Amino acid sequence: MPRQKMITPHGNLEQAVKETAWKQIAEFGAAALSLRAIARELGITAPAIYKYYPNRDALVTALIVDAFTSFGEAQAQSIASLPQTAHAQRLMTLGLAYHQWAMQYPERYHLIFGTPIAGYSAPAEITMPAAACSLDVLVNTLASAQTAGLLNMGSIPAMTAEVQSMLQTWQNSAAPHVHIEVLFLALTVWARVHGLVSLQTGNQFPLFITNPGAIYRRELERIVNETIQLKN
Amino acid sequence: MPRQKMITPHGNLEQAVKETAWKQIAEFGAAALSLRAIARELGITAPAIYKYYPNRDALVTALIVDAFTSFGEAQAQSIASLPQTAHAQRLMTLGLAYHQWAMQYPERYHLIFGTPIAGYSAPAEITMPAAACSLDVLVNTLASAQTAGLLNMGSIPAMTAEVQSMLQTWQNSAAPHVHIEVLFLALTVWARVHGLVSLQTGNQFPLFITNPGAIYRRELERIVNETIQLKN
DNA sequence: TGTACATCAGTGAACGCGCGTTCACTGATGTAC
DNA sequence: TGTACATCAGTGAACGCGCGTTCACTGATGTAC
Repeated sequence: MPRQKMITPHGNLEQAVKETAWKQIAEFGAAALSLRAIARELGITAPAIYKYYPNRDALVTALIVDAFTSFGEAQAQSIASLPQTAHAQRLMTLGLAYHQWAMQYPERYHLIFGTPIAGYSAPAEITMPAAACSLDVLVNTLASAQTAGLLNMGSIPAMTAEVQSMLQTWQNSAAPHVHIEVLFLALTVWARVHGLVSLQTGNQFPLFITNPGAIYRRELERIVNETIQLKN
Repeated sequence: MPRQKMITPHGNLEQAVKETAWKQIAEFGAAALSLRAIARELGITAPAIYKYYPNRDALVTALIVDAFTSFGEAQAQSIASLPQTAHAQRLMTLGLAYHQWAMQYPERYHLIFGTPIAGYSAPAEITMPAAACSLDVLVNTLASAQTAGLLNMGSIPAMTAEVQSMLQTWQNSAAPHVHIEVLFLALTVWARVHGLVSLQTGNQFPLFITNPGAIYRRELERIVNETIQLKN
């Protein structure tokens, strides 16, 4: 009985492997990702995958890079058509896009922002630029609000020397024209949003919270209101 | 060559298995937890574990319950000796204890609040009460501030009917005397704190943030200031 | 104090399984002449 | 238009491994008389 040919020939296999990998990560988790299982589902033999990825970890790394790219693009696109001066709207839209991307691709979200896969450590020189990039859109949005004098920095507590120096390092190496208060706000806005989203994707809310998305929207409004001042 | 006896006899094995399991989860992740590996490290044979746990998942469930208990106790104890009326101090202390517990037991933190283990789903009737309980201390702290008229609820956006009804369900079944605004605040304070903590335990901050704990402390101050009003 | 016996924690062999990775190979494709 | 040849994507067998779980068992312990 000849093996049925299930894949389109020639090179599309590299893409097909990644797509199947995502499917399996969604079902069994990234730690259980198996080249043999991917090959089985694609109707090829496992060694064929080695023509495209030297080993299992290389595939995981490729998936992580793709996830960061997809995330960054979703962030940038969400506000692309909004006027530069609609600061509150831009922040709100970014936050909604963050949530929506995570809901649409929970496996991708978990892979880049969830519990790290033990026994695998992503090569920092590959993932770190992607990670830093993904915060850029948020930083820029807050920075332009600050330039317009509409960023509410009153609630930021006095920073210790240590915090200041960390933020300055960041400022020097990635965002020379952005005030460190803006960087602090970006970090905390990100963390606040991430907290709710990761509780939701992980199903860790109390049972009664049947629609975490609705809670998210309220909290996002609160964050935007606390962060961006109304125009006067 | 006789096998060396490495464990204390009689019943302590149940505890020893859990301790070794935590060690291995820290190193290899919960998804890779292996009864054979635990047995190997303890100097016993794998089937011996079946005298205490009917299968692998039962062990994981026991670990999760333990983690929730440890977490809940750490929360309760942290504020046990503080005066009931020191609302801001109590919230601050709770937040610091949350962070400290997560740093001390990152594996436990990941197991109960991290990315769920794919292929394993905890029996809800066991973990859900524990999970709900673990929020209780926070809810009570905020509720007593609210009773004293010191909870800042001004920043809470108007709630949609849907959000109100979810919170009312929660209120009815678990916290009958607590206003739903307090429940909303508890949820969001938890999520904000969780966001920073999970980014830190997952090493997901930008490289420049060499001491995420310092950022956490600033942000926690900000949360407390926004949540609890100063006495007048 | 001494013996027979029940208990039961832990053993060791075995089961069937899936895994990552290697290696020599095949056979379709496309090019050079 | 036809033939010889190189390329290289994918094959299939094999490696050594660790896993969860089962089962009949052993041998130390403690109790009953």
